Amino acid sequence: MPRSKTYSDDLVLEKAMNVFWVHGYEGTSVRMLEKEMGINQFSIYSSFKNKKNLFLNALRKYREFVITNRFQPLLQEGAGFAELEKFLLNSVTSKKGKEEKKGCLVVNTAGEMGEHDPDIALEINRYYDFIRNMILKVLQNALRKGELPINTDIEKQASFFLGVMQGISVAGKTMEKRQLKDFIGLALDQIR
Amino acid sequence: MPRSKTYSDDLVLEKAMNVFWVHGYEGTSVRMLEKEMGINQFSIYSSFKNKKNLFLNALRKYREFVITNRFQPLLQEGAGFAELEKFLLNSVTSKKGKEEKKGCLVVNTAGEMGEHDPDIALEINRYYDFIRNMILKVLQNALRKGELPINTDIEKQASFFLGVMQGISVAGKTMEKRQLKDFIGLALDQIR
DNA sequence: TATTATTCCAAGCACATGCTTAGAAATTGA
DNA sequence: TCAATTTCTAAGCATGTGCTTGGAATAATA
Repeated sequence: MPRSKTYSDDLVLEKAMNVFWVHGYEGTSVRMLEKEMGINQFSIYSSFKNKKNLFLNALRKYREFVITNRFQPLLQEGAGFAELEKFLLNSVTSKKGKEEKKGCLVVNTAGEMGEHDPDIALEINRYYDFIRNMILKVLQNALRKGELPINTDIEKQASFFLGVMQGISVAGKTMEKRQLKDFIGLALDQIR
Repeated sequence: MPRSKTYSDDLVLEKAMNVFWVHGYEGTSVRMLEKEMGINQFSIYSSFKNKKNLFLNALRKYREFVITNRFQPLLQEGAGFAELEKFLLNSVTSKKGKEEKKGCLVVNTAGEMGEHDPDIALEINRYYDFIRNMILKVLQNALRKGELPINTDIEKQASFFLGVMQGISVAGKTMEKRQLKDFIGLALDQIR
């Protein structure tokens, strides 16, 4: 009997994610959201409860988004050092010209909301736990394949890799391309 | 003839800096500022023009603050690798217990304001230019002292060091202490 | 001590914020 | 076709925002 929705929750959520990505949490108003999502405030609130909850959903969506768009090669069966290398180098080449330097939504959020909000802090931790596990698996593969010294401490290297990733998220905004490349190059030398 | 100020511009600016440091630019209201600075809105606007200009001054103040409080050892005459090492390790040990993980104001700002505001982007660049120059000098010293391989590319190493610093600013919020230490340890190995 | 320049205070301005609500529009199943 | 149930629209609510203003309080000068 009921009337059916004219929009997809998942689709408008992705649009919301992009707004938050560009403007941050506080910098994004509900008016901006309703414009970009293409639905009314009422619909936003009935679908996502409130602004913060919408943002939490956007953060989860971002994790999915990043996994399918950037981490895919690292999740393949035989992924090893070559894939790690490509992944880091992609961080610099994917910054094509006019596209805005949005950086990483999670890093931006960690900076903006810090530890102020426990729900968001939790989501940030989930994000990095996931990435860390993925890195660990790839490093294990690389070790097995003999691409790394036998006595390599995988856990330490994972921390290093993660730290470098986070550094790149900031450096992508503040460094010139040449310097960013050098940073990544030396980081890769360290792992190998 | 005129009545004299009852507050010091420099002193209230430092207080403003701390508020921005904790809550970010958008997250800080003028009402919060007048409370923490201990002066009226009128005085804020007559001394600093407007909120954004106050923030720009706070960013500059932050640079001074960081230089005198954290970079001091690196600016000394004979500073070499040992000082670089201590500096990075300080980033983790200075995170004492209850003190909030505020991270780096400049990194937080880069995340929040990104490239949206050109004036602020300029100030961010100034900050990192300063740090990069300082790192370069110390690396040069270290090279001269024979603490680094003779063929070391100082410029590349400076980019690496800066990238690691930025990584630490994020990792300090998202990693456990042990992992952060490992990250720094391997980064230092790379430089040496 | 009277004058004068300036600081301070409180109130208020116009607008933006997150969120709610009442009623019209619409689409499903009977 | 009609009733039921949900979605959509637009207006509005209380509060917060950055910023301004008019007048009282103040202190240095003459």
